[in-house]
Amino acid sequence: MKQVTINDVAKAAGVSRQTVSRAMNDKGEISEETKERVLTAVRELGYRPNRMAQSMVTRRTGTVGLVFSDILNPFFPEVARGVQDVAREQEYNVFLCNTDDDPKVETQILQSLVAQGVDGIIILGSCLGAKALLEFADTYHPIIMTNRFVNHLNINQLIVDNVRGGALAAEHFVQQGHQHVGIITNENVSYSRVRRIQGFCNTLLQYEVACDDSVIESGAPTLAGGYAAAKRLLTRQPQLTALFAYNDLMALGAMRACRDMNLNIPEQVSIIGFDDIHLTSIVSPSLSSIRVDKYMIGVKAMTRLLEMLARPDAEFPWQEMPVELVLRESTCLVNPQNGLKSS
Amino acid sequence: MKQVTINDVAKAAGVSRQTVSRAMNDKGEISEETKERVLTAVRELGYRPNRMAQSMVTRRTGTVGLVFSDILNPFFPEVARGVQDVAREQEYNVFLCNTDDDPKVETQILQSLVAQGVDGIIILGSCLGAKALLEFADTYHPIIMTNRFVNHLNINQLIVDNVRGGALAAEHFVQQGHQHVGIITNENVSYSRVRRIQGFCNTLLQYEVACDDSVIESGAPTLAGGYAAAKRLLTRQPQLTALFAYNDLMALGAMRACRDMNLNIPEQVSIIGFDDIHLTSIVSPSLSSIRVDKYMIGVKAMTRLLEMLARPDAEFPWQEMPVELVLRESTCLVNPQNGLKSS
DNA sequence: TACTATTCCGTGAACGTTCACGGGAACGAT
DNA sequence: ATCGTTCCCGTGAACGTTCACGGAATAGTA
Repeated sequence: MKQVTINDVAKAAGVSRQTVSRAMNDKGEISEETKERVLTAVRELGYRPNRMAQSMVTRRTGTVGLVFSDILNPFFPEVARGVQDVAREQEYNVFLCNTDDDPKVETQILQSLVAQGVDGIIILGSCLGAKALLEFADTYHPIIMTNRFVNHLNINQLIVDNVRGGALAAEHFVQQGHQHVGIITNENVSYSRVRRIQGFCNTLLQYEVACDDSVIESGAPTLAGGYAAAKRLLTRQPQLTALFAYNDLMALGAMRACRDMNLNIPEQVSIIGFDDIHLTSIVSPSLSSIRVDKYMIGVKAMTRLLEMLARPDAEFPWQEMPVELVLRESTCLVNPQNGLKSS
Repeated sequence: MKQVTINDVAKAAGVSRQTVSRAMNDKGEISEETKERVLTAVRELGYRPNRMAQSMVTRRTGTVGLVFSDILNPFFPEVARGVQDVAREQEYNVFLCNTDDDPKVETQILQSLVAQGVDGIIILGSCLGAKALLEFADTYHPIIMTNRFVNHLNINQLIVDNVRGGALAAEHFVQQGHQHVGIITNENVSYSRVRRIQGFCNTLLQYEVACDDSVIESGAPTLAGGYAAAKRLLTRQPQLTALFAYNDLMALGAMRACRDMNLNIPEQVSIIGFDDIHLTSIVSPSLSSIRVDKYMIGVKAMTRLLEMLARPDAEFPWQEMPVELVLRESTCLVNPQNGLKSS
């Protein structure tokens, strides 16, 4: 139960602490022979260096923090998986933290992670204001942030091409003949919310399809939130034949709302989601969505974090993640009869 | 950027290190007056104690490790959420680790967590052998383990009532008149696999319904695994009218296999899954399943871990998690016509 | 031989905190 | 005045590791 320390190994191998340290981190200045001897002793005693003691002097803990709103949204586990796979390869451990989209909680979590001594922090869609983020970035380095433009040397950005995602959805609706389209979106005004709507609406207007606040309804970015928002919107604007949702969970909620309102998908209402989580292809009808490579987001974020750790003074360009439209069963050509819901 | 240390606070407040420490951890032996003065200095300097330094002497890091096979299985995020909510309340941080059901990876992860200095470890469904687990438990304390009976003082068990889960599924099938039922299960021979099948088969036999190896097919505990296993089983044994799956993911895979084989659910094949993840109520037809309160598993595991931490020498009884059958659209009375698949 | 360079290894200090101990001041009781 | 308590606070040591330095031994060169 007693911990095996570096001194125990030193004694066993008949050398000093420092030599054991040299053998473990092979930083030169040691002969092959003694190195072998030391490593044998290490194996025999089952010695593993105490990370806290190492951290005290190296200022590195071998840990990072991954912060997001809620692990129950399947989007995040996929990203987390990418982060963790890269992390494990480099012997890094990852703290996962839920903020529930609450700025107070997020602040507290960030403080806690800093005190914990994490080497870096990845924030997937912060809900903090720009001021708070800049303030935090002033005291901490490095930070990776997705879907947020905060100009700070200590922050590296990873941006999903939200505008194009919205545009792709709009284009498809227009091509399918839809003239009355609505939007179900996140009640929290985030960067990605703004950009997705922007891409969607601008494209619609380009094709001379109306798009204003009257066809937008907000709710929590969850199944329940999507359900409620869709119900409100479709009740208020029964002429709509197509819906663009902020994310897949909201889209799935909207699908259920349609079912409860006896609206067939896709014949009466076409729906496109965002993220393309696994669920989209499981449900029936399957959900068309804007795909973004979530695993790759995690991989890129963690990789970049390690790069920043390796070269603290270097500047890195922000990265963009491409999107693509994946068509499934939840969208189809508008049907004039059903489009008017005359049935 | 430079860290604020306890000495800075001491100097600012005109007291010694120890007094600052006393003020922060309010361990008595300090007057209200000086305490106030110190805490003011703490706020002004924005001091937060360095966890690593604390850990060096207190032997507590305020971190725990949560180990499971794969975060992409929605079962685990729900448990993780429970663990994290309890953890955050006590200012604990949680490491999440995927083992991919690979014993080598799990061993490596456990070692890494120990070196990291985590105060305790929660393992959700270990894939290690009893010998390896006992060996590990000899060197570490405390450990919470789900769905695994390993008798060791350092390990506390949290067992899902797998037998009853299997029995509930079997009873329902029998009551609905099914005479030919099959099992889709995990290829890894885990405790929960064995117990679920045991409960299921024993109950069937009790009602004089056949249940042997010929109606069991194995695969990875995933959508794809369930799909492949179901396809093999239903091809080999076309007379089956009901399937019991190891978990919901496999059940969903089986549902898709049925669709591809032009078998209607539930008219031609009834299906019951296990875990009752969120997905079950989203898909269509919705999936009947054996519900287990995943969030509560997380809460109980973390709570018990904290108890063990608080009283290292106490012995705690193992806990059992109840299950219940949730009926949805994927099961129905057997239909003699369709049961024979004469259609 | 004598000097320099190279190779290898050990010693004290430091990282920031808490623990165990000791001690001074104030107070009351004898 | 003396002693014993109680209350409050400070000092040295320790946790386990790495860093900066120094030094001994060996090899190489003039």
